[in-house]
Amino acid sequence: MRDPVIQGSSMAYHPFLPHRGPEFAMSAMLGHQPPFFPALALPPNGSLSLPGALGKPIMEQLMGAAETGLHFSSLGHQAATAHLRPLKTLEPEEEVEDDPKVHLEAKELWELFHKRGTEMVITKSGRRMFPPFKVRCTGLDKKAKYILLMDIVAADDCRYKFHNSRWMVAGKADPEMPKRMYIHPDSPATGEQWMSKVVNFHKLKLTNNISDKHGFTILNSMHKYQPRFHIVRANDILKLPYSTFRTYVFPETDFIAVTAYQNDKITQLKIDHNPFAKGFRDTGNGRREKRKQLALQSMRSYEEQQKKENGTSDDSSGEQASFKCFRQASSPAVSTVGQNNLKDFCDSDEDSDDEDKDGNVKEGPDSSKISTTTEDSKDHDASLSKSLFGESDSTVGRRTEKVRADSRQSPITLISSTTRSGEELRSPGREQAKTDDCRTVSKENYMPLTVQTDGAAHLNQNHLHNFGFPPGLAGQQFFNHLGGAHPFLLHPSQFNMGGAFSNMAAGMGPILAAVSSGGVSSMDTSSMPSPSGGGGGGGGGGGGGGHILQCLMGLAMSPFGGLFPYPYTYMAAAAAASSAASSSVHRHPFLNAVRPRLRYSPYSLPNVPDSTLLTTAVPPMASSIIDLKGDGMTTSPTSAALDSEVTSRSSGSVSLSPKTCVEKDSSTELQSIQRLVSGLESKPERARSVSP
DNA sequence: TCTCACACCTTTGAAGTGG
DNA sequence: CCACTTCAAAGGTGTGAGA
Repeated sequence: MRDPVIQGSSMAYHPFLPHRGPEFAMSAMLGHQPPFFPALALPPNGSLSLPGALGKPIMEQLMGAAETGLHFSSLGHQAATAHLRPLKTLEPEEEVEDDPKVHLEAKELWELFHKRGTEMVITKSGRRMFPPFKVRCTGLDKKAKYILLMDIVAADDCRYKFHNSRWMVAGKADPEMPKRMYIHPDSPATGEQWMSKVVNFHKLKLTNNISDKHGFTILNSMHKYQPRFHIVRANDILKLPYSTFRTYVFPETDFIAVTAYQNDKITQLKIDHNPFAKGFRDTGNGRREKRKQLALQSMRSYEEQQKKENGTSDDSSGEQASFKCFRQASSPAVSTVGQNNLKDFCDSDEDSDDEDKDGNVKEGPDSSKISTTTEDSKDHDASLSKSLFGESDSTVGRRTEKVRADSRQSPITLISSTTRSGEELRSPGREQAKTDDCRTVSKENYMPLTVQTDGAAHLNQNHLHNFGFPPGLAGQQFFNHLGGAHPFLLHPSQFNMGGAFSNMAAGMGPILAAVSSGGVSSMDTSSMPSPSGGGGGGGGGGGGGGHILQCLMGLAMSPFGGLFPYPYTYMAAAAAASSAASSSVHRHPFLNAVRPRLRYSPYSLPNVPDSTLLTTAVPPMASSIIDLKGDGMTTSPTSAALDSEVTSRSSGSVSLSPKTCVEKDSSTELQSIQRLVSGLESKPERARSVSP
């Protein structure tokens, strides 16, 4: 009946396999280097020093990067020493079908925020997301290893402003920031491990600092973003580019990045729910309480003064006047604790501590009072808060059941998969226990490993096609080499983990790689300075130049030679077709025909009710969005337009934006594919010729 | 609109203590 | 040794003034 793989644009997008031109080649090359793995295993039982100074020219030469338009850079990092264990021969990966389902944790809270237009503060030094992005996975193959990631992409092409208590479009989006992918620090881990706990991405930080070197996710202020969650079936980071993956989008998690809160209601929600902001709650002894007391005091003195002056006064009016005065004299923030807000958000005087000493929530912040439409109960809200930070699985458990049920139809699930050729490889075996040793490699000293590209790729265009959204929303830039690409970030913390990364990543911790897709001059040198290229500002750190690609390649190449045991044209072609498929597979017979040779997705698709496939999720998605319409985001015509757009793209192949032009895109993409494939086919020759 | 210093808070992990 | 407690440092918050 259903063939969502095709119709559902299951090949829509591989988050790690860059989808444009040379990037394909790059990914392909990275993904097809069996010698790589043994190389990393040397020397057995010894330590492997990764000076990180492997030459860029060598790298480029080896990779044929110069000819493919690829450029490498790094953010500067230190040399690392990885203590590597001898490798065990990997058993061929068992082809156990998995059927991942992902449930957004604290969904109610997300919805609560979403109704008011979630804002996320971004600062130079980085801020966490709140609510934290947490998911619970089910349906994974218990024994298979997975890498879990998330990234944040532009939700549309607009810049926003907060006007008249609501968000409105204020123009076209600013140039997009370099995009980065955040890999969960526990990656890779077995499906069993992932399923046994809530996967928490709370350590992901947002920044507006374009030259950030911490690996934070860089966003534009006053722009709308959509977090995405990816499950990659891979036991090694090196396999990311060609591993099966799935992408999940939870519409209620979108947000607008701000440098300062615009919507008082959001501020209040954050204060009420974020334990770190407890000091600002009306309860307790925080600043707000003091301010409030101060205000009350001044109100009383004002009243008394009025009484003295006027003899008598109407209590209520006097109070109002006092309050009015207070509000006028107060900052906007202070005004949130004023009468209106107190009424709206919480009757603060009765609003005792949300949590007792044990951290148990007695009574959640009174979000139900905030909402004019929500039916959130206090208990409900309390449980939300409770689950936000580091709550143990067991404690979450009960509530999760509810969340789970609620979440069933929430995510847009985007399934994609590159060729499974990786299974032809034998990757290094890993022993979890042994890899603990690798954790001693300081993570703090490590810079994040990133593969990022400049160029724009927001959800609406580049990412939409990635999602398999209507081609008109997506397709045209698909093969634009100057367009966006997909960054790849390894957060420092991930190098503190055991597992597959221990073999490589632990040693590579500080290594920062950047792959530019932007053609000859596309490297964003401001954000990705190249130490080896000289003059790289950020690369100065420790002078330990180099990056993961360089290191990897350097390590692998020298002793093992052959870079391309597999013709990377295969991957390139596959990727090209995959890209095409991603944006038009559901509508293009030719591409459909092409698909089988790509050996896509050997896995079953998730069952719809839980993780809804894009194409089959239209009703839930649409309804979800409608349901989630809140006071802030959807009352304006602009918002309505946005919503319709969101709905449109959410509808996948069903609902096309008026902007779209399917036929044009199809033919354009087809030509691009053909060009790309033919172009890439000639490149391996050169690449091979420079390989040792 | 953004940045920064600030106070207030939670989290984390080292040090201390007792069994 | 282990488990538990205590304490200080680190880090996460929103605030509000100033640019």
